[in-house]
Amino acid sequence: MHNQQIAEIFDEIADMLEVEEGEHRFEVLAYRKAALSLSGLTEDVSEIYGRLGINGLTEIPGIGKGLAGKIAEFLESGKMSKYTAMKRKYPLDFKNLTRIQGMGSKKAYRLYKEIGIKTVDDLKRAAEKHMIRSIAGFGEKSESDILKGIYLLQENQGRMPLGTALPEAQDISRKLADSGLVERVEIAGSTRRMRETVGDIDILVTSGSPDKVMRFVSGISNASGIVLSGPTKTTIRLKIGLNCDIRVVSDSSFAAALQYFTGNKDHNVKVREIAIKKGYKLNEYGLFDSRKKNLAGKDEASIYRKLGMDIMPPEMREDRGEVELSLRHSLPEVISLGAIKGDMHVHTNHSDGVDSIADMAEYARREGREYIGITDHTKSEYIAHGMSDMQFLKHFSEIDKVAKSAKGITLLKSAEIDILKDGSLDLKKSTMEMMDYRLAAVHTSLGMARQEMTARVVKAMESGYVDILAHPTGRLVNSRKPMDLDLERVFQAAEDNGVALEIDGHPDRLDLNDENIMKAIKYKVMFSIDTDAHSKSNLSYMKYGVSTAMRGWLGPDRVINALSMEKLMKWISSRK
DNA sequence: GCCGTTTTCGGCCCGACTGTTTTCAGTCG
Repeated sequence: MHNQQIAEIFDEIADMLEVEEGEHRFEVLAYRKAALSLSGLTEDVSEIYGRLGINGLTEIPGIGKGLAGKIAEFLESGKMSKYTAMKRKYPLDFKNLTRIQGMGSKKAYRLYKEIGIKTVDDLKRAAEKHMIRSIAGFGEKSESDILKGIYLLQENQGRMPLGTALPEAQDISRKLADSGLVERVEIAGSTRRMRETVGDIDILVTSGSPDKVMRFVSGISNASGIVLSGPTKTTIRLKIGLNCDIRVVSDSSFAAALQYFTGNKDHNVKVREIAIKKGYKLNEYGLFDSRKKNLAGKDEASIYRKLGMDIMPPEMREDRGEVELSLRHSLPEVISLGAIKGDMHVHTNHSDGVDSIADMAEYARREGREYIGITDHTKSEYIAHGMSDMQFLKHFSEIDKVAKSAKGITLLKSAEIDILKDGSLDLKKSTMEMMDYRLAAVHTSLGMARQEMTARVVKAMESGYVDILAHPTGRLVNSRKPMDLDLERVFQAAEDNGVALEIDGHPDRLDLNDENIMKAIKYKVMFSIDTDAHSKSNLSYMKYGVSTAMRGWLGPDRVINALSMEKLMKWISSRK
């Protein structure tokens, strides 16, 4: 991928322009915007350039003639002359230096000019030797902040999985609500957008006594320290290793603040530009007309409405085209948690789950499910106590027994069948034919080469014994890369063989992820949004799966477990 | 350097907080 590489170069050019003599303010902005745009691109620029040339590049938002030329130069020669030239004048590691909290390009450059600091290591040594405090504009505090920032960076690379961040955010929200100090509490930011990882938690509250709220959160048990604290905003360091911003806003500003702190940066910039065109000003305090009257109502919808837009769920506010569609009133309908009727991927204590079939059924019913499929592991997964064909026979009669006494929920017989190395399935056909449907997945030899791995998965899908392909890429959020698969071929095979693709809602998996869902949607395939629950409490993971589907703009008509039991059975039998 | 249903020139999001200051530049989201 060249996108990230070029994005980083553009970002560094922006850093260098920022410290240049004279004002390059808007040029800086243009480079930053272009960098962001490139890193968010799903297709590699070299493919775009190869297919459409320079004109193709200028189609990318934020890329005009000038930057398109620079990208082309880099793709052709591996170099970018402007960057090389500037780098000679500014031979410091802006990229890593500016990752330190509180360190921007200007401070970094001053430190370079004054005492020759080029890298994070240089900076660390200088700070430890107390060489920073004597430089004009810096003091003891900034010196210790720099060290703190470096330690923080080294101990906590990257972002926190949503599965950790969301429960923490909900816990803090609950404590705020119970404190009696606030009227409204809402989680905002990437947590509200349900991004798979979260950089920091944002919480908004309204309160008659902001100072008390600030004191309350400073002493909250989740915190390990206070990063900053003002009259309306406090940032605490959480013990789980994440920062959390708590902001107090007035009731009349709440809707605007929620809108402002929910959308990603690009989404917000676009929405504010629309406001400007209409002669309004949109900020976190409201939507103001030329006479400074606040037009924002009680909720976010009123703001979007005033701008001539339809509101979209937070999950979609990523500037992936939703702003334009919203203006044309043609946003697609996306799946919602309320539309989910069943759960096709559930484990019990018959393999590696911890709860009984009966307990899982009862809790699924409480979660609002009308049916669940019991999908315990097959024999190759011996660590997960996978069952043999023989054991499955007994297992099925056990399911039937529980199904008879279970009230308000239907139980389906299935299994999470291992796709073996050669693409064959881990159970006899006669066993698989006893099931209501079949879910299959790769669990072993994840390092296989692309061609082999693709052939393996496609062969399984062509067997006629796979209804759902579970966690198709095998990735684990923040800990395991996806398998090397030709996904386009897998999606095509899913279309050709009528196999549904799973959106595994387990927060460690979220597989398919939002971007892959967007790609898969282009094929005539169905999806199954599941929890992959291994315990009763895991059955609530459906919200993660649904939000991931929403982020991928998946419609309810493409989701098999949004079908009624009757229609689901029809779908299964239609593909036999 | 980008961009366009009021523009091909003249705009470009904007406010909170901090440290080191004697009124503000830098950073962040």
